[in-house]
Amino acid sequence: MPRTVDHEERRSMILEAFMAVAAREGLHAVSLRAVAAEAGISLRSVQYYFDTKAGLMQAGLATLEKLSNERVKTRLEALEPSPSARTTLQALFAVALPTDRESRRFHLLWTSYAMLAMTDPEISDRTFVDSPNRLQERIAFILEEGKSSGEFDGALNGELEATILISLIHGLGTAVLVGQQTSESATSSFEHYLDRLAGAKSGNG
Amino acid sequence: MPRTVDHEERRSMILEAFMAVAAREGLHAVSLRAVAAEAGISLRSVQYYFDTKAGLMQAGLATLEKLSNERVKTRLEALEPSPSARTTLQALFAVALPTDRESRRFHLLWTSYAMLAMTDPEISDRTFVDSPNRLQERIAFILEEGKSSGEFDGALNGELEATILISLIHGLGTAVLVGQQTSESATSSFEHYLDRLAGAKSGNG
DNA sequence: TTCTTTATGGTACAAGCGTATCATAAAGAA
DNA sequence: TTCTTTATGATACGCTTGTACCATAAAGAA
Repeated sequence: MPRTVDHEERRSMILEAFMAVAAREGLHAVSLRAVAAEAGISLRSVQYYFDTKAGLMQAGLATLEKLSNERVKTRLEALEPSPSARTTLQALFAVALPTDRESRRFHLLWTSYAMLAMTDPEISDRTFVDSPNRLQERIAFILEEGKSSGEFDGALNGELEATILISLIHGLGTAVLVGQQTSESATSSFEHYLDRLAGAKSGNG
Repeated sequence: MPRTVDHEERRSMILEAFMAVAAREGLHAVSLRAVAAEAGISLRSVQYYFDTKAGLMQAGLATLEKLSNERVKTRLEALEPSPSARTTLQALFAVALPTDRESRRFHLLWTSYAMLAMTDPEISDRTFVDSPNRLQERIAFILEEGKSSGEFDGALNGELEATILISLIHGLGTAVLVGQQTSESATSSFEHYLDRLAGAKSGNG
């Protein structure tokens, strides 16, 4: 076995260049040559590690998902031990909001991939069902915990509320991304929503 | 003046072909040749009426916005006279939900354009601020009317609730589009939300 | 009818694309 | 050292793209 290189390390280096190009010029503008130039390697090397463009695109989506999961995990682990349901929901919202460049990049590319998957069979559209489903289950679980602890009304329908919450989080995120809402107004809207969800009796703003 | 053709009629015929191609193959896959073939005319004619591809893309977005406004208008005019705030909000939600092929097409292309506008300066990103802003003002107005009529609590913060509502509508719409939610579950989530907004005292599911 | 402008077709061009092929430098195995 | 496999560079091919150019049919104006 001659001249062995760490393939995983090489692939992730190229994927980082992929992300940079995709975020800067748009997912539609990604080309093997542009990624190669961004990574400072030759076109041939990108082919070598990803074979085809479809392979690179699929790896890009997988990376995006992995990075997002890591961001969520890191954010939640940074919380105090046994956080309240509200605190956990706030953390999930904060990580979903496209405030810094990395989260803006994620939101832009994730949505671009989702739209691409609607017409391109090369991109698995299961991702955009399974991944939100996992998040929704997680939120439902948090709500159940909140019910147990008395933080939320025991009659609250966790499944339904989780659906609303995830849609609201996503909707506010998109509004911030395109510049229709500031992150401040989105945050106060979300807080207001949590107030009513927790209060469940008085719905003032 | 020789051989005059109705330019507006010709342009809208080409734009219809544009929509068909964009919805079927994705906005990124639109080419002047594909649109020409779809319309059954020559490449040259598409150039003649839209000059450049950028011109066609801009006209496509404008058409999309116009069609959406017309859909909303038609849906609202079909309501009974002096509808309740809740009825009006339900109608707005129904028209935003990607259920039939035309509304799915709108949601797909609108979101694709929004993402495109983030990286392509040729596409005006003002559209994705102004258009939701108008809808949000409209919703805020509906909520104010609901407050006046006693349908909603007078202490309700119309601006904040409008922000939440528009984000929720958009978020649920996207979830339905990608297949993560059925239109039925999205609708019952929305109804549940309206229940709590109207009740403002008991928040059961 | 003749002229002039409009509308359209056909086509050529340069650029960029994904992919494939060939050569070769690098490095562990013999 | 010699051999063999890995990793990379350079490059060519066929295709599609947006754009530009040239010709011409069609139709109101003279």
